[in-house]
Amino acid sequence: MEYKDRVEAALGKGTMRRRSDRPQAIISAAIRLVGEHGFATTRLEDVAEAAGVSKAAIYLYFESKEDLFFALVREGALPTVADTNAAVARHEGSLSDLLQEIILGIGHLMAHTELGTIVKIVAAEARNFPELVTYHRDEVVARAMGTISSVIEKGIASGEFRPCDARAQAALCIFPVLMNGIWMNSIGPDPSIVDPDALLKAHAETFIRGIAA
Amino acid sequence: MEYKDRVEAALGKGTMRRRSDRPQAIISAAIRLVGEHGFATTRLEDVAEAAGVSKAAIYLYFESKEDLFFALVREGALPTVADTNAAVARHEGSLSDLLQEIILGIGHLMAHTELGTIVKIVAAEARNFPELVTYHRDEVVARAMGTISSVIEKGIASGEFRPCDARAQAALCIFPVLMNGIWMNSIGPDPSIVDPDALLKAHAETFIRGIAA
DNA sequence: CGCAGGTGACTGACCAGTCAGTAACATGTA
DNA sequence: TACATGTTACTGACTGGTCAGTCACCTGCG
Repeated sequence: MEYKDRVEAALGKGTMRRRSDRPQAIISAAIRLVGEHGFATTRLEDVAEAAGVSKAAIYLYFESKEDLFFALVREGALPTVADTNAAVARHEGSLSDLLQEIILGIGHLMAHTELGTIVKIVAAEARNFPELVTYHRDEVVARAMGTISSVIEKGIASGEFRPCDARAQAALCIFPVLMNGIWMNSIGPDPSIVDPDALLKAHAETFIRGIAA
Repeated sequence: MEYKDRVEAALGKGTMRRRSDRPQAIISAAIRLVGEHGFATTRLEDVAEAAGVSKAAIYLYFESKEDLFFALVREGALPTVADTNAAVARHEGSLSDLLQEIILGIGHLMAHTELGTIVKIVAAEARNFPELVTYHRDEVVARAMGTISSVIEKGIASGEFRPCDARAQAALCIFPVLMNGIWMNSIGPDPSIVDPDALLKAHAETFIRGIAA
């Protein structure tokens, strides 16, 4: 792609940043539509319309439908991981409080923002795009699990938590949060079955009791 | 469909059952392929090949791709719900043991059988097939949650569990199990991140500690 | 002018669904 | 037994609609 190459030469390789906010508008529209319908069923023409451009314009910013898809998954999750790491780094106080903060914080993003949509998309499309799995496993999941399990290990060492498999417990800490996000993006908000926010609170309490010394 | 009408007249309306096991072979192949690639991306020709028939033969047993899809989701989950209800009904002993039995039992099916695939499929395709959501919410989820929350309520009443929101706890009991199933069917078995069986054991222990009185 | 930043109309591939045909087996009948 | 007639279960080849990706052309601005 000539245009892309020229811009990359001017602004640096890697994440393309344009002066216009077109790419971001396209990605946002794509996250919403792909989250609803899946990758294959989402028509580029609909993405274009939702972003207020023509289909051909998408090809000014992305090489292909697949390329847009990767961009969407990449941009959708990284900020959250970074934010969580930062929150852990600056936290002071009991580790139980920190865990609760993590659960409610990530949980809220999962249930009510694009992040839950991304998780659903990755789960749904994983087998079709193996690179996606590798990327997410290494860049998102491994990091998040590492952060949480280090918190749990610290708590075990300090006697705040009972001795247990910190990695397994880290997974158990985020699995309900992830499932809640998937639920909200599939079955949808349906308080008659589960109220997402009440569930997160209950999870924090039960989980922390469950690993308490 | 003349032939279909005649068979339905003879064997009853609804789920068509033939003497041959073709429909089941087609459904099994479809569960595997749709679980891997999603509904839209799965080619009926590939399902046919995997089932050892021609594409046209599928139309002898199912009205359309969508019809096959519904059959697959319906047949895939119901037996498990029934089995779980039966296990609960015949259980004697502590409710903690019963919960552990439920977690490990359903958990094993989720992680290692078609059931996990079905859950993944429903989550992924929910927005495209609203009838699917209604069906699953009412026939599968509501029942399973009802069963589990009745166990928890009984435990609260008997003093075995602490007072808490039984419905939310029921959701927390199965969410990690569901997520584990989705994980195994997307990111795949990867013990370096989570060992599915160890996770289930850890979940049973932590969850039961978490709601213990 | 020259060019960044578009667009609308087109095309080729792909695939659900159809249809005419067929092989294997059952049934009648002499 | 032999041969016609009918039925069941299935197939290969086709079609029509859909959509990712392309391309010739436009347009406002420095």
